[in-house]
Amino acid sequence: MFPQLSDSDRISYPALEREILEFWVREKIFEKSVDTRPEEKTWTFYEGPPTVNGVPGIHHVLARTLKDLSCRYKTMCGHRVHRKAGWDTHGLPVEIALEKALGLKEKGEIETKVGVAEFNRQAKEFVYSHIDKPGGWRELTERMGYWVNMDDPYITCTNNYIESLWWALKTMFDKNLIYRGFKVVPQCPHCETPLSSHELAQGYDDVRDPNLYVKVQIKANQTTGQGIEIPQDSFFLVWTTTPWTLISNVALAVGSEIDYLMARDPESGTTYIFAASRRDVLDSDHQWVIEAEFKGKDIERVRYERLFDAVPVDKDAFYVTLGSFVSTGDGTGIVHIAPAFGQDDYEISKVYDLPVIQPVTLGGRFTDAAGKFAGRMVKTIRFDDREEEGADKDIVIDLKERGLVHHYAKDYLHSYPHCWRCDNPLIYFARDSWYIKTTEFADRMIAANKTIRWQIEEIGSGRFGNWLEENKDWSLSRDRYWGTPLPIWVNVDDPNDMFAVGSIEELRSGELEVDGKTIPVDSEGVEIDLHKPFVDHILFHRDGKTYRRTPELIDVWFDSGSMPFAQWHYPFENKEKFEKHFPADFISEGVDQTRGWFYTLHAIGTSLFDSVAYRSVLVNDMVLDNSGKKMSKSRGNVIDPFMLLDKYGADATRWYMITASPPWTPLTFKEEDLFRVVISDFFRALENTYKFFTMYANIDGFTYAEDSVALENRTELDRWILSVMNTTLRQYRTHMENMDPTRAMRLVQEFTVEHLSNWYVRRNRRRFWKGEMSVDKLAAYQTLYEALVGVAKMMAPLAPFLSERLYRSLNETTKRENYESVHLALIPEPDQSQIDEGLERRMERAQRVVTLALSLREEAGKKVDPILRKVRQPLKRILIPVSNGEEESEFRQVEAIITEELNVKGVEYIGADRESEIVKVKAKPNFKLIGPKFGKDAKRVASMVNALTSQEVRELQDKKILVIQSDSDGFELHIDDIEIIHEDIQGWLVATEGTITVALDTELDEALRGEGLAREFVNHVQKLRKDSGLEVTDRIGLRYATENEELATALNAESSYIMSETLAKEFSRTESLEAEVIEIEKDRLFCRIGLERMEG
RNA sequence: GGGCCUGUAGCUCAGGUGGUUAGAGCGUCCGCCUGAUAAGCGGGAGGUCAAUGGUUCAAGUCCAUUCAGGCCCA
Repeated sequence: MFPQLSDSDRISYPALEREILEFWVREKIFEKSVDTRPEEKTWTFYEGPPTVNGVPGIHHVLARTLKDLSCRYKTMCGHRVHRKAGWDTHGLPVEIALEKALGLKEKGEIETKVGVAEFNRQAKEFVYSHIDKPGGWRELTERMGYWVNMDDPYITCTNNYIESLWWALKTMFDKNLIYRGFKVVPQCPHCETPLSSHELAQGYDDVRDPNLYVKVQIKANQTTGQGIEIPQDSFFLVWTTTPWTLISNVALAVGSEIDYLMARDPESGTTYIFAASRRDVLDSDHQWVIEAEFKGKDIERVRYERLFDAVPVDKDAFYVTLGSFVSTGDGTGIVHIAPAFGQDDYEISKVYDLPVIQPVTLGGRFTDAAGKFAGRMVKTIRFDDREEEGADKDIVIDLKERGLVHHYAKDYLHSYPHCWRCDNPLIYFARDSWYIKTTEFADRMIAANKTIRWQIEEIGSGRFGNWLEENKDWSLSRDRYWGTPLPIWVNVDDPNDMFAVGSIEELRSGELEVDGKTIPVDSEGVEIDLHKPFVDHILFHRDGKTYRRTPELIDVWFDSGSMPFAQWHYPFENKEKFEKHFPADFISEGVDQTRGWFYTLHAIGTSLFDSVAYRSVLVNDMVLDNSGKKMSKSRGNVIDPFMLLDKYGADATRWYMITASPPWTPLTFKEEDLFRVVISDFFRALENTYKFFTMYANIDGFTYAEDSVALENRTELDRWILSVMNTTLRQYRTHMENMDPTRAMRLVQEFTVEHLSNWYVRRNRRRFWKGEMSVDKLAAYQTLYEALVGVAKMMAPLAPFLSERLYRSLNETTKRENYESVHLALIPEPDQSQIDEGLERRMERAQRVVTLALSLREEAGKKVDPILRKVRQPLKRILIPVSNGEEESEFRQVEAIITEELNVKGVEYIGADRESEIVKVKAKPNFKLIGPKFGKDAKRVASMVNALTSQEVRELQDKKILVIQSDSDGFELHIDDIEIIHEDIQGWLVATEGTITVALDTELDEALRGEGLAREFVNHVQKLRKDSGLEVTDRIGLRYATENEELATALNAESSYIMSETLAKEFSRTESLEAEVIEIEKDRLFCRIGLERMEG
């Protein structure tokens, strides 16, 4: 007996999935799916570790589905796929979440209120509890069916993991790839730490910033390089969006070859200097009086009056410099220079030996040196408990009061970098920090990237490729607490004397400060913890010099980028394991990781191992809400993944997310579609097909115990569905290997719904319910069984639960395969011997004939007689014109299918010989041939072909060649240059699609009418049977009463048909009957029907 | 300002190498079928394939420009 998929009538997918989950755990199916695959067929996957703060979202389901289906697919192809889970536990996200939990307002309070040791202890506790908490990562991962080993994960904050990182850092340090430099870096004033460029990439946001044109007064009585005198009361017009940097201004910059104007505003009498090309943009209604024109280089070193003089300077400053970065895209072509707050600014300060003044703290606050603005935040920053307004506005007011503002509005709309964790605007800030010299091996990264298979390619060559081309050194250090400490110890007396520590063993040779004393690290009772503050208390004495650790941590992205080796504690352990699993065959993450994990893996892999870290990568885009908007907490349009899993189940959610749109395009998430397209279409069709199969298989006791019926002994339809299945399987495998699961799974769905359920099963129903077991029936069962198993396997990677239930329900009864789970089974290679393209083509044509004929019935119902519309009414025949015997025989092979589906008695074929009598033929140009052959004349030839008479077409058919004449010239047509279509059949209803034409005989005779009535009668009996609660196998006695002799005659004539259809052992007419009156034909023929169950 | 992606029916999406009636599903209206039945099938309505220009005998498809949306960068 085949079991039902579910105990209840309708399957509850979430309940089914919980049962399957239990089964997997109980029978250790995941473990077996790895262990039963041979070691030498290892296929390596790397899990990108999610940061374990906050709650997982719907996009995580998408990303994890892609990983899971890829791994499951490879497993089902016989590969051994280790899947080690990983958790990213360090860094800002965790610190910020913890700060919030502890009620800390700003960074400094971590030290003053909690203490670093306690803070880090709690951070560790926090991440561990987050993994396992309800609604957390572990629950999501398990519930959605993502198979990854969470019992032995890599966790980035363990000593082992960090030790591997230290090894990597030391290796790089010893290769001179790590250095300390004074550079301008993006700094978050709120988190008080610099960010790397790939972190920067996470947080661009459109904002309105100040749009300030400030007047900078020129020192009196100077002349330009051209000898032009600059009058008093002249101003440089300078544009900026960051007024707060004006306090730190030390110079202006112009473009050497840019044209500038000195122009007087007749209204105010003031003279301005600005770029000539910006004139209209600046002030379009002004009638400027141009006093002079010159190049930027002509005004180099022209001096100006300082705007703010609070901060003292120690070098010559406040003059015009030349900068290649100056553009006239916006602004005035004159750029103000504050070396501490811009990359270009800093560079130019070195060229001109300008002072660098920095009256701003790392927390983005003006220092006392800033005079009246001391203590103010430079930009508006949101803290947990308050918002502090930036100084911009007051600086502008100050300038305005001094008459130095030409124009101001806060309306400059641009995208500006924000902190990816706290959302506050970043500032650029010159400071000391540590770098990895990635630029030194950028060319190797570029070369290696060309060997990576990117899905889609454009990400690899475009976004990622460009990023590598423009590579900048990796800003490595962070001024935070919870993270991997930078293992560099610096001579306390000489900042340039330093070394890196690369292992715990090496650390043990140091000394630990405890209560003002120092003891060897290797002492009894010392517990090594590779975090702050422990490592900060370790000193090294070497050659009489004392070394102390530089206080910074490293970028958390270095943690995850090192997972290929750090997950194995390489090189301290597991050397072989690492080597076997490096590089990865496959990774998959969101497109936002392009400059995140994809990059750090690649950079670290290239620098340490001179190798790619992954051979292929499948990228997914984001998930949008049902109106196409980005989901965000602030918009309140996020979808809770657990809600979906509870409501629809994991399979449906997974199936929807992958088949709705390719993963690398944004997914517009429509819950409604999830239900309609997946649950009520695909899953329902599959469920019904299985239900249908088991219903009859169980009646007939089919368990696939018999030998397989040879292919040649199966029917046309059997061979057809097997052929289509194998064709589907072939395409499926191609798409899956190409990392295109969307196409692959859409094919599986189409096969199931269209071909298997809607055609194969529907056309075959009678074979299953009619008669005793026979070879034909056996073939039907076997074929349907095989198709269902095929579907279960193909869908298994994406819908692991339903496929499991389906496969087990089938296989547990037949025991044809020795697998207890579909995920331990193998997806077969397509069986070429079962693929018959001719057969698939024939069936397609049969389906088109059917469609055409049904549309003709519709038409006949309107035009001739409504009865013709009813398929229950048999019709005499259809006509199909054919061009040759081969075509005719193709139709003949599927004739039974056509006649049954249409309920017509026969098909007549009209060959070329008989055609002329009743069919008009027309020719349609075949442009694919005519185009190249006739070139410019193609259009004329085409219209001549369209105009060919029936006669001419026949001539062409006979002779294969025809010369057609136009006024001026003739063209030789070959038979292949045209397609023949049959246009019309006298006295028949005709429909044509492409080259197929069907005509319908609408004449009805007595016999046909009688048959129609009998079928109508049978239909009513079946309804009664069902309403009376009879089993499909029950025998009945059947009586009817009617006053219509026409009906009685018909029923009498068809009695044997009626009896066999309704399983009636007796069938008779009676005078009267206690039963409802049934209308057999509208308003005309009525009867009463009585039936009772009969034994045996 | 630069790079990449997207724009096809009311909605979600298909449409190798250019070939003349542009498709599917859902929704909607009409009908059919029914021993898979809280299923199934057919038909109708619904499209200037974002716009403009070009290449070509022929453009949804190739090229250029523009517009709109998205992502990424400066």
